[in-house]
Amino acid sequence: MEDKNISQAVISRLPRYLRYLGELKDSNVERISSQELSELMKVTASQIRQDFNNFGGFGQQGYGYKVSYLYDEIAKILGINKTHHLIIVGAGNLGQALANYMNFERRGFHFKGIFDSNEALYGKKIRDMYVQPMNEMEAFVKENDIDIAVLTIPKTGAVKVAEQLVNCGVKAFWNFAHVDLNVPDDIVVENVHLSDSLMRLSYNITQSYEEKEDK
Amino acid sequence: MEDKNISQAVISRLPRYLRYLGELKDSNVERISSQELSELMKVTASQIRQDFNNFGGFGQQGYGYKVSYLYDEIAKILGINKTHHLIIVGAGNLGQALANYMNFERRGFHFKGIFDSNEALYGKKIRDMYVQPMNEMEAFVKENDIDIAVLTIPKTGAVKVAEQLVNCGVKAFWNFAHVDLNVPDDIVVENVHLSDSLMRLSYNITQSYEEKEDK
DNA sequence: TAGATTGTTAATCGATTAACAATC
DNA sequence: TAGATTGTTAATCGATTAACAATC
Repeated sequence: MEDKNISQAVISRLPRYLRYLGELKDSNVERISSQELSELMKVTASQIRQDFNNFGGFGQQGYGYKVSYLYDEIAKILGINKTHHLIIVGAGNLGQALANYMNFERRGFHFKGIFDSNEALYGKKIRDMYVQPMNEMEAFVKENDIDIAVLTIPKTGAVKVAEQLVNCGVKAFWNFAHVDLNVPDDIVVENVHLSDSLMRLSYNITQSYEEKEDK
Repeated sequence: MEDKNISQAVISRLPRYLRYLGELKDSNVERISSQELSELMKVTASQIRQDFNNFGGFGQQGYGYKVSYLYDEIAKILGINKTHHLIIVGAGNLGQALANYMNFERRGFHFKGIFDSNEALYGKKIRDMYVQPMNEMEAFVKENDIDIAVLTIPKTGAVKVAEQLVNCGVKAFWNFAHVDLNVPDDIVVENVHLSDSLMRLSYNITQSYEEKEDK
């Protein structure tokens, strides 16, 4: 697993591999060849073998890959066994939905607290957690060794809050705010820009309609 | 705008351009050069010019780009002016959050209805809409010319529901279900796999910790 | 052993960056 | 006109696919 510089393109495909392998495991499939997996996932077998070989050989010539072993290895690469402490900043619709809907714990993310600047929400129970005021966030983050913050606040405050959190020791952001965070290079940021996604959808619909008209 | 085959890499960057141009417009910046924009957005000026030129020339030699014109053109390319009729399928946490949180109307997406199979939710008011039972969905889609469905249902039902909706005339999916839809090639699917995103975050954190240990 | 399939090298394809001529 | 900056061609880089030798 001495992986140096794996491209983000490869990383982005790993969760999908994991999903398919999980399903195969559930269906009690023991072994699979890159050829079979490629037909299932609609990617080339070549790509599959290249991707896996970025991390060392998980297969066996003449046999293929053992599903459960491959699954475990990819899970390990993705760091799913590691434990992280996470807070949600912003207890609006989206923050609440993520708290309830994402199964954080299953992936080693321990949900430790949720914060909002809106007084009306203070003390509101979300999952088994009470919404706390923003001015208690700094102390909480330091005390509880929080390393990840989920940002579900409006873009106006997001950049500043992120800087504040970095100063308290937060190492990574799952950023739903529609803005680019301004954080040091060693801080990890995974952006989920839903409106960007919606615009891509919009573009592709427009395209597909125009193509039809052309005919 | 006679664009043939623009790569998805380019398309994915357009919403970000639009965001920055919107901010520049709000700050009353009239013109900008690819050089200035590149410094602001931390991408190469070359890429910016290449990206824009996929759609024809929006700039002027010796001057740069007129912010408001460029903004409008990109908005047009993304099809933001077009009108679409949209339903949300799945009125759980995520479905409700999207209904309340996404400003669908601002991007030409008219939110027309929300459906769920859970009886307990029938009639519940979300935004200005009442949750309807799934068995009324087909008729509703046909009657109201729905062309987009947002899928916020568990993955178990998603594939079947998508097929059903395609048969009723739905042309595009914004898919939050953690599964690959099985739909014809001319149907547009934009996936938002939140748990994949969380795994990428997990991987990158693990990597960044390991790098530090190496030193 | 023979057949199958990986791991890996080589070839191709596409996307990004650099360079510069066109032109406002 | 001279200077600036685009639009576009050419060079480079990286990612994907193809091919095949290694080996189970």
